[in-house]
Amino acid sequence: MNRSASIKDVANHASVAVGTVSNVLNYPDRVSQRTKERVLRAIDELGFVRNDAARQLRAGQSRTIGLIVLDVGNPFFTSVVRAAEDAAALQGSAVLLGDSGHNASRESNYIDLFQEQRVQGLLISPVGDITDRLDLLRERGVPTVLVDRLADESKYSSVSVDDDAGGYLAARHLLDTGRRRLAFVGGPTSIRQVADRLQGAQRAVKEEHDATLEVLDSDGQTVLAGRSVGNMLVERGDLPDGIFCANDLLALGVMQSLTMTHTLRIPEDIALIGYDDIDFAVSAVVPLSSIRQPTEALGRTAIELLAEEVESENPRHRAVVFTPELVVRQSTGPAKGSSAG
Amino acid sequence: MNRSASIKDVANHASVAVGTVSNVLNYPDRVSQRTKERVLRAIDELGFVRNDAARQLRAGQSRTIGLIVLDVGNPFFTSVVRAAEDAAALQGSAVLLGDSGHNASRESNYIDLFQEQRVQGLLISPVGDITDRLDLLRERGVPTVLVDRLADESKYSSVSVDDDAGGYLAARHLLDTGRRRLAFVGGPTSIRQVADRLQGAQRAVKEEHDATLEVLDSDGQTVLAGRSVGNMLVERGDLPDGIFCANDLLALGVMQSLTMTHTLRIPEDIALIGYDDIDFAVSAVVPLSSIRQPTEALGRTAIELLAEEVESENPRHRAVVFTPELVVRQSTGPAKGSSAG
DNA sequence: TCCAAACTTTGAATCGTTTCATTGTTACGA
DNA sequence: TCGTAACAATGAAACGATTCAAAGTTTGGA
Repeated sequence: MNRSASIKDVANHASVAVGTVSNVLNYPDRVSQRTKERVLRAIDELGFVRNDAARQLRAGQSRTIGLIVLDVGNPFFTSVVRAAEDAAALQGSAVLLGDSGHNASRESNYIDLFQEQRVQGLLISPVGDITDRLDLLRERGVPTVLVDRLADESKYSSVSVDDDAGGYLAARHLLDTGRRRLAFVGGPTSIRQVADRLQGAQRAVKEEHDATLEVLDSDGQTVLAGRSVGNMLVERGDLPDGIFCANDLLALGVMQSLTMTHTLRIPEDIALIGYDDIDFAVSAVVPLSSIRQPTEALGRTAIELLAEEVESENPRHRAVVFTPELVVRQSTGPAKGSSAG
Repeated sequence: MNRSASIKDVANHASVAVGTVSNVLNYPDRVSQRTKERVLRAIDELGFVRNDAARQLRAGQSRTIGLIVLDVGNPFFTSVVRAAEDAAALQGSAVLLGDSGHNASRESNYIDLFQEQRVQGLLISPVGDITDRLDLLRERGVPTVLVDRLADESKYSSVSVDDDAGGYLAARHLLDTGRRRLAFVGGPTSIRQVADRLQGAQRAVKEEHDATLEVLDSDGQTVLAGRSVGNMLVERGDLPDGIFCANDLLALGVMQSLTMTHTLRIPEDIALIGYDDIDFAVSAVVPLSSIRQPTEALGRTAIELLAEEVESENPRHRAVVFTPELVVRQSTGPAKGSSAG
């Protein structure tokens, strides 16, 4: 079994022309029942498997779509990837997945690889500002859709989530359940996502004349960073009655430090809400309210937008922005003072 | 820019033969400096990108390796994947990643796809028993290495982790730190990993005449399942002094329920150890001791074993088994009664 | 029985790259 | 000046699938 069987081998074995074998595979209706059976038997006996390289060479285009994400380990992206794969499968394409790991050179390698593979198009959640590189791709006829980033609609399509709206939702929910002294916990506001969520929260707070929002900087976006902020709050006293964390990990850290005091209670004394709705949110000591991002819709829509670009010669680009969703759990239940209904 | 530039276009533009352009790309030493510069300029001006399909067609083999995992979202596999990608990059190959999501038909689709792509070989963490399918692949000349599963060495190479040894390590550590009434918490022992870990723990306990091991069945491998078991223990009383959970999620659940009593302390009253060393282990309320699996070595070795199979005509298969590693954190610190040194 | 239409089958041309035998060029010692 | 070795460049053939115009076969109505 040195070299795998080709369509020619199948043709010889079934005593037909190569074109007929090809027709059996691609246009079975054009072939008579008798011939079809003979060819299929030959395929089976030789263990023939189509050579995609030859197929693609002839076709001039592959049936694959490149997808480059920042971190496959991140549940947000895992979910986007899965939705994209499913949507692509529906239209008969396969997804080649690349994990840049926030690393520009890995990202660049994947772009090169995918370009050599002549992918139909590229979905990318870029590491930094790579508009130059993307412009080049566009010139070369590789349609690109930005994922989790808002794009200039004149040049690219994109799918993203409205973080400002998410921040608003979270803060509005704390206000609606009677909290007035709010705090926002988040890493450096140089991160766009963090800044937007904060901005949305501030917008909600401004709607209430008697509400305040304190901003607490965290050192990163981890459980430990959240715990530090929580410890700091407990030590200094003068506690807020509602805390909005820029992600769930931070919220879980804050939760740990507050509950460790054994005197503060969530949600009675302090309400807590996170962002992302990770798997752990539901199984925290006090199940954590959170903001869920529509990851499935992101992945699916990205594929659909790409399909539009592939099909039309001169497509109108679209920037689709999704609105996140509030998930209420125990951590933002009724406050101490509120009536039990 | 209808169709991207081919090597022929480059040759015309630089006024050389196509073979020369190919040489510039593949054997730069064979080409004179002057010509090389001219060709490179042409490549740049036309934005030429190699067509990998044509390359592959001619070469008869691709430079890609297929990797199919059960769940990319699982940190264990994420880490294996990353290590495999890096190891593959070192030898000039790229990894095509497929996520079967524990679904046999998705798995099968990926095998088909990778076969059509003529991957050099396949790394797979199979959903069920697919020896038939793999035997076929072997006949067709697609070398395969099993990942996270012990293989029949006469037929396949494999990389896996010794779960029995891991279970032994965990229980031995509890015994070494003075615990004697141990409990094992784990899902159905029909899962091979769970059964092996339990078996290893039992082996350790048998080494001590005065130690006992109680087996507590959990309903799944989640935080909530762990919490149920913990609650059950607290209610019934008669607590063990050391608990070994079949994975970290279970351990975190047990930890939640025990610490919620506000009277039991970890590790003073009960020591707790998990398995997998997930990111959350270190940031639990009480940092969790655990058993770490050598995921990087798994991924790297899988690629190396595959390379052996690809290179030699008639390779000897090898089943490489790694031993996991004990990670001691606060949750198995000194017991209440023990001297402080 | 004949003819046209409908249906099948054929096989050469094509895609873009690499390979390699062949041809062309240069350098240098005799 | 000539011959030869070393070096450069050439371009046809090959990889395996698809396409499509052309040739071959069947069907059924007149």
